[in-house]
Amino acid sequence: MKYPYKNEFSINLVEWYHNEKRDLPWRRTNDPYKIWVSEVMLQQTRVDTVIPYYNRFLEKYPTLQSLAYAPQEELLKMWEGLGYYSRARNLQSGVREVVEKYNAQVPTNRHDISKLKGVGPYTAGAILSIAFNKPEHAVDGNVMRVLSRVLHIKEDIALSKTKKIFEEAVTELIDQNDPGAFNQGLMDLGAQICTPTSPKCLLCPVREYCIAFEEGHPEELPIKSKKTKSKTIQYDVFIVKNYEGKYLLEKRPDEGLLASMWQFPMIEKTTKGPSCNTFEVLKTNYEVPFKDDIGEQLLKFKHIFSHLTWEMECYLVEADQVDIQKENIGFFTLEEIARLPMSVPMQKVLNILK
DNA sequence: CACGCGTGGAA
DNA sequence: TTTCCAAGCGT
Repeated sequence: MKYPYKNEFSINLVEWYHNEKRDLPWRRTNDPYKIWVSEVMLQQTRVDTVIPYYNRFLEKYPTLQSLAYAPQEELLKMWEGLGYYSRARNLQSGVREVVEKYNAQVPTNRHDISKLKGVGPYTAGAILSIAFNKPEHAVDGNVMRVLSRVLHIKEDIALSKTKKIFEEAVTELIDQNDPGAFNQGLMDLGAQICTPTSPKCLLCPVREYCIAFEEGHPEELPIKSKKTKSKTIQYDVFIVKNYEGKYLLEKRPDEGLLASMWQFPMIEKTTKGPSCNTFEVLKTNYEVPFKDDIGEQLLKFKHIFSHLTWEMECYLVEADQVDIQKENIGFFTLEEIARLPMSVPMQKVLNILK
């Protein structure tokens, strides 16, 4: 037997979960759509951050159909500030496929549910086990941390092939009667007891089966190699105000960083080439009759993403009598701007205009 | 497989 | 201040 305390471990874990689980909004429903929404929002995102977004989102989109037919701009506005915005569009894409192809019934097997946009190995297992009571693995960062300690697995969890080891372990250990409680129990244990630093082993319901606890250094697991290298990009941001008091905004491309979010025009500062004067680049690119002189600097700040940093210098520019309105660029009043999805760094800029 | 993709909180 | 994240996924 590969896991000698398999049954005792699973029973203790599930019992602990039923006694100690947190009362979270998505734990008050069995609706697979609502579980789905919660799991997507929780990807790489803290519980406390998700809760208000989850409640507002399901108030606005209570059913698969209501989300399927929502305008994308409205959807992005609902996601504004939550980050990883492609999650919102992938979720809507997956929901549309369920409505159109599966008669609005979320698939109940891993093969079909995994084909939905934004539903990867973890999310598939989470929905199947929590909403449909299927004994499917759902391995996230918490699960790898907990099981690396319990089973003393020293493989590098930064390598994608390592996850397979944990998926096989969960498949073997999972409680067949209550797989949802088992999977959520592993995650809740990782969040509340088996934390990255200073694990609360004396409160742990499975410490008697934990090899890392027995050996005395659970905090040294898991092993994780990757390090974050982030580069810095400098931008000049132009707050262009026209004669009506409207501001020039552009929509970002529909792929990549902050896809489809609106922003004030921003030009990267480069030291090379004849276009190192960003104000000249602005006048060339936007064909708006700007005043000749760049205005005063209103704000200077730094915004740190997970993989890069923006250093922003913001200038006020006056434009003469123009009021262009195109698909991806136009002048807007502050009231109109408030309804557009804007990234957090752009909200920092917007705030100084209020 | 490695990397791009957000944000705010904790140590 | 700096680092490391937190219930991953798509390409």
